[in-house]
Amino acid sequence: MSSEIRVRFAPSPTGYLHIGGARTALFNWLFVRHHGGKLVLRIEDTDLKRNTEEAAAAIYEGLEWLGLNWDEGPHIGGNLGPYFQSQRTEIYERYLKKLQDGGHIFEDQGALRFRSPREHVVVNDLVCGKIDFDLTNPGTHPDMTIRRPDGSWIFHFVNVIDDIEMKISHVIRGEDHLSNTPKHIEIFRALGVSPPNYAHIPLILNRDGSKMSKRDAGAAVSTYIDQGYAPEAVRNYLCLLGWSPKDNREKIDIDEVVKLFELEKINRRNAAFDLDKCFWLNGQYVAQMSLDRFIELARPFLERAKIDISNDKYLREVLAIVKEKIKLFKDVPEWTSYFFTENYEFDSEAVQKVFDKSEAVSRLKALHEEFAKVDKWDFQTLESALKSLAQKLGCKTGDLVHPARVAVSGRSVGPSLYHMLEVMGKERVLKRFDRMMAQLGAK
RNA sequence: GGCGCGUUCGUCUAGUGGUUAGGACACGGCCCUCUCAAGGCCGGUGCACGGGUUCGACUCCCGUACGCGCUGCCA
Repeated sequence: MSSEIRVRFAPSPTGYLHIGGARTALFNWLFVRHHGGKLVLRIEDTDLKRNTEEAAAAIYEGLEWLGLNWDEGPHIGGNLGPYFQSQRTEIYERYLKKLQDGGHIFEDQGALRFRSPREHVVVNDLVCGKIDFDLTNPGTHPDMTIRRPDGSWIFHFVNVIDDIEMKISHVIRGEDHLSNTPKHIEIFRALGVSPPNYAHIPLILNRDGSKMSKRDAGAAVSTYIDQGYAPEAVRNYLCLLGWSPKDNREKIDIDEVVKLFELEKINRRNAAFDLDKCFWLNGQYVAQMSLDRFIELARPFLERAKIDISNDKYLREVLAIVKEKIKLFKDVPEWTSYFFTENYEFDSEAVQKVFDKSEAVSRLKALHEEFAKVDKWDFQTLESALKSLAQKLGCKTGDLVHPARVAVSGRSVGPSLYHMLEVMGKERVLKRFDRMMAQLGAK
């Protein structure tokens, strides 16, 4: 038997990728990238016969988004396929025959059961340590069913057979399988195969300690994709659930995690998913990522919002000044739309608040005259022009900034005014000032 | 009920017999400031409980409580 390290992520195609499943996949991925070896993706679709491909698509999408590439499985192929359990019936038949020949199987009302040897089974888990399970009492540990009367297979059996056939060396899975493990080991032994190494990782729960189900906020990886999280941030956050670099680092490069990752250092305690912290970490990533990466992640959201971003240079300039304000990429259109159209909306509350002061319009007018004289249209010049005008008028800087901001963007919040003005350009800015004044005068 | 796993701030964690129990998120206050953020500074909150072992326990052992998991012809 080869000593190659082979692990697998074996999700059931439920139509979405659970955050806990993603973390399991991540730990498998980290383990195999750390040691060198192969990650197999296997779809466990024994029970759900309907549209597996469609339901599995969400899993592929989630894994790919997180950058968790697999070495064998759907889309990739491999020598030990097929990688869908629904297509492996002959293999299961063959192993069933072996067990039957060995006298390990009996029939019960049409279903087939595996006869337990009734012994103690010691699981030597890489995370949880040595655990002794007493399976001698049939009352508490009944013989497990491995095939239903209709011929369909039960998880425990096919899972083991596939791990044998796919030469899996380490089974890294959720702790919910820990109590199943001695039963699995019984099948390995009945087949004369030595069981793989096991590592049961703690579960991810809600903040209140309850189990995370599909409907809970943040349970599905797709929500992070839709909301515009940076995949590297979510992946980083997931690394920190049950594992730690032990040096107080929170933001840590994935290459570094690969280098440091060891199963033995994983916690045994279930972790609560803290969406606030995930959000914060995402903010760290967004703030520190390159402008190119930022544009790459922002682009699909802008396109979806049908914002005209055909001018590449302008897009780049706009995103450069907005970048520091963005937490989630889904917010990019909201923060930038007025840069790209003269048809931007005016927040009536902002207009009312800012232009409530009778001097506001005249100040805007004075600022217009001042800016019209500016030749060197950059943020430094604009800032000093505005500030010296404020001094001349005897008002606060903000008394000029706020009207200008509303005029030029329609709202009271946004990036640094001077940078906005620089990016928009003199002509556009003065035109917007004009329109604002006209609008207010007409009313 | 039985079996298994777990228990350090609200949350994620560092800690492996002697620490003022450290960091991060969240929270409160202050500073900065053209808005919103960001950033900086300060602050409070924690070793589930009870027994041991030991000169000394967050750290080791036992028990209790609580949580989670398994106990399916779900995966």
